[in-house]
Amino acid sequence: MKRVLHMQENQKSVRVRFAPSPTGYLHIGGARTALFNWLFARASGGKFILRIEDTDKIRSTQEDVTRILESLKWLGLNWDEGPFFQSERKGIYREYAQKLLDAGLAYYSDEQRGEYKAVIFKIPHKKVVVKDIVHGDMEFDNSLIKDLVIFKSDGYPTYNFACVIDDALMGLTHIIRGDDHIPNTPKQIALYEALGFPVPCFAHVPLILGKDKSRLSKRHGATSVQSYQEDGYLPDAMVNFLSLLGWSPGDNREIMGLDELIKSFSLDRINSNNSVFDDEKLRWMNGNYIKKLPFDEYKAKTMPFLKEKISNLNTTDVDVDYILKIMHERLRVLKDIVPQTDYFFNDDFQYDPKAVKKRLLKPNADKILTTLSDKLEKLDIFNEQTTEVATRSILDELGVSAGAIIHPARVALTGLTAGPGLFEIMAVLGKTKTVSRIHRAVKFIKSQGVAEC
RNA sequence: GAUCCCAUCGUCUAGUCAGGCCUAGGACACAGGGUUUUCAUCCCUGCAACCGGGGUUCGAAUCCCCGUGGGAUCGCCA
Repeated sequence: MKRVLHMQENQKSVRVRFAPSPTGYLHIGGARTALFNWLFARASGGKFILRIEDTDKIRSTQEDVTRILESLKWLGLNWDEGPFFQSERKGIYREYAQKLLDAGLAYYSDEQRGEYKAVIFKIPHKKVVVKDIVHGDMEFDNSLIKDLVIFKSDGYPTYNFACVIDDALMGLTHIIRGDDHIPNTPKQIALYEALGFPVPCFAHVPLILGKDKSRLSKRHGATSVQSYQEDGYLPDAMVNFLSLLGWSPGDNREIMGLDELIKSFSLDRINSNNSVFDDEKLRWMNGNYIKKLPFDEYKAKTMPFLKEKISNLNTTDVDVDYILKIMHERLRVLKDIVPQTDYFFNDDFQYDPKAVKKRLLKPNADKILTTLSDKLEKLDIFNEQTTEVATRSILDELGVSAGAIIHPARVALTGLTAGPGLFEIMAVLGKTKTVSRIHRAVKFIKSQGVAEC
């Protein structure tokens, strides 16, 4: 009863659409809806159409149109037809409204709020069944709802009316949209019937919720696709993650590229319960995709984040490629490159208080570091290998473990307890900076007084 | 309030439509262990769920009903 019913109209080739209103950015929920439509079109060899619902002439802006298109392109969701603008199709809607008026199925409003009198559609008082691919049959009683304004006093059609006219005229076979449109659907079906249009198949996908389980909104922080792009999320990771919100391939696959998603996607595997947007998992997935990026591509995507840092340098002797290389597998979000490599570009970094306590204020830490810097200073060739050999050579000398040297040395060089390999760090910094930073740390330790045990 | 939707680990989910293969599988997160100079990666282990109550049935996470909980929508916004 529930699924299955959508197969019958597969003789028609699939036509679906994404129809955002340009009153803001493309948000995560919209992106997921667009993705499902796109995936379904690609999986079935159908067409994906883009329509801009700009009938709110006050809130719609050209900038938002541009931003939305940019986000869709960034995600790789290319469209086959459009974008069509509803604001350019007023004549069409008016024509159909007139038909309803002529047929006595609609009437003019008594009151006049603007330039024109609103046109109102008489909702037939009867029960309507919405056949939905993800929810099954849903029954509504249209005698419980008020008549529907289809043309506003400003001369623009309302959402439900323009939507139905366009969906019908554009020959859409499946309407895949958010759950929040369920209450609109019985009204729209009444319109389809009044206008003699065939009713398309519906697939209402569950909503994406925030941590507090309410509908995802600005309250939950950054929710625009653009902001994720700016933070250094990869489009493939984003798409992959979004595809798994409300849908799954049925086996245990998680990491799936576009082609694999297209091959696996089907509407009847969309589940009917809402899902919470989990940034942690997105970060994990993004890190996964970053790691798989070839170095050149990774570099090209990461450099913009480093640009500012680099332009502030008075010397250009920092091996940026090497820094990128040693950070490659540690990043989950490209933006993280900035805070995590600050010490490479900045000599006056602060010591993390916890690192100081744990690694610097230990008995003999100053002596160990002094011995180390003396040793390093004598090196003629200063690279990853030579610094490691030199460092290890003093282990026996001092009778300490490798950790006893390496840990405080890392804090001395970076101020942090975690990061790339110590000798990689030394190699990037070079002899002069390495030695002077160790001296700085020794001085710091002495100024603090050595902690007891 | 009215209408509708939904209900499996903290989160995303598999299993639900065609009831037994489920002592409920995977992933993120978390905890522990191994590898590593640290962190991360990688590997291993662990923790952790069928909202409650009634039915139907030889048998229910799966079907039905009632509760409860959550969500969405009730605009001349889309």
